[in-house]
Amino acid sequence: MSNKKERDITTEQKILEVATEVFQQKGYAGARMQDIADKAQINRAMLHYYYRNKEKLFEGIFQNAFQKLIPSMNEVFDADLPLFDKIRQVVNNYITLVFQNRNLPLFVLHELQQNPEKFVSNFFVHHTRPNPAKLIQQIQEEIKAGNIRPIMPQHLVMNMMSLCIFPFVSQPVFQQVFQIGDAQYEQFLESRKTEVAEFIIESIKVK
Amino acid sequence: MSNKKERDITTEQKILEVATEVFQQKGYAGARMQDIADKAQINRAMLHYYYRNKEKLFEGIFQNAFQKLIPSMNEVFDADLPLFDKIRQVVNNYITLVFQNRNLPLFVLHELQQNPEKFVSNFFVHHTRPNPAKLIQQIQEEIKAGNIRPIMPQHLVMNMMSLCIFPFVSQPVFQQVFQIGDAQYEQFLESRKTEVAEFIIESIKVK
DNA sequence: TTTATGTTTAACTTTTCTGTTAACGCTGCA
DNA sequence: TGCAGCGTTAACAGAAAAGTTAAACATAAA
Repeated sequence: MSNKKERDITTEQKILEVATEVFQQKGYAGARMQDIADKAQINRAMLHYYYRNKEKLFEGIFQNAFQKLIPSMNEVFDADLPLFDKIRQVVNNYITLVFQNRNLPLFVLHELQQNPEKFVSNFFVHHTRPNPAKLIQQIQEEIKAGNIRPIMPQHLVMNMMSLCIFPFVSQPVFQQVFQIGDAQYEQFLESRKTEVAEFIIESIKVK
Repeated sequence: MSNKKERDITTEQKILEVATEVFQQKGYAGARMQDIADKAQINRAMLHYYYRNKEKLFEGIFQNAFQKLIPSMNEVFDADLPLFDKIRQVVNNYITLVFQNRNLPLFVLHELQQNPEKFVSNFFVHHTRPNPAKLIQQIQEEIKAGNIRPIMPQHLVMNMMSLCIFPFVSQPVFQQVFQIGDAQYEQFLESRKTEVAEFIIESIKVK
């Protein structure tokens, strides 16, 4: 019994693990059940045994992937810190997160484009809707207090996210443009953990 | 004869037009030849008549799409303008370009992730490799002259691109986050044509 | 009018991928 | 010992997509 359960869990989790990798790499349409089975070293029928069909399997993975990105966004928004510190922390956290989940952003963005509705249902079900209200208010207060120059909070939030995420999704392009190898690009990304925050702060601070 | 040729061109171009749309929307794996044929209002066999097979059809479209993005990048790099003006112009041009080719960036990024080699061959064949050398030099000179604060040129270039492109690829996410509709988001993007440039300049200028 | 050539169509073939089923086997328990 | 139940497998069925072919069609030139 315990042996069985152990194996169950191992197989089931192994599938999820591998499927996550494959779906994130190839996207829903490009992923092959056979490929997932091969990489998990199991019979293809097992995929259907544990997860009824491709769509169900995908569903779980997408939800999961998506949920990984939201809480970190809310960290950004809700943290109880002075604005500049918050920016530094958020940027650092977010870049670190994406470091560990390389093709998560592109995966989510690509699937979302095809199927923006997935969003709404996902959001409303899990109640983890990103809520930038607090951050936006904080920005407005800092502007009013004259600590930063006037700027639409939405632009600031968008800029923050853009500067964090885009360098990951555009890696192949920029490695070519800058003519640098994998290791160097890693370093480049690493250096952005501090660079991006400073770039933003320099832009908005009143000197 | 002239009638034939006219029709040839019409059909052939119609295919290319429609296929571009479908491929950019769905990606290679998600695109269906039948779907392309339907939208072009032709028999599916015609696709094979004009473009041997799916891969060949895709190839042409990808090259084309890709080529659309490179010249504009080089405009950024090579223009003979003072740095700040260059930034303003580049940002404006690039955002305008993406405006007219909404799903081009996500398409290219997604396909490139699966197949980074497509790049190299593409680049070397067409000799239109993006070359940021001039811009990088210009940035270094401005730093030396004390007109802007010290910053790695690669970061600056990356930031520029990120701020221009990411808001387009992440549209579904941010419409939800900011709770705004299509029309308003359009306006938001529109306003970034100037906003982004000022954001960058504010960050690097010495006050 | 006939013929040659390029275009278009419908029907068919092949391949690829997903989903199902029935049988086998292991393991724990009566 | 045998049986109950889950896990596993191979083989199969079905659907969907890509690709092919042969004949019909249109048009321009002879």
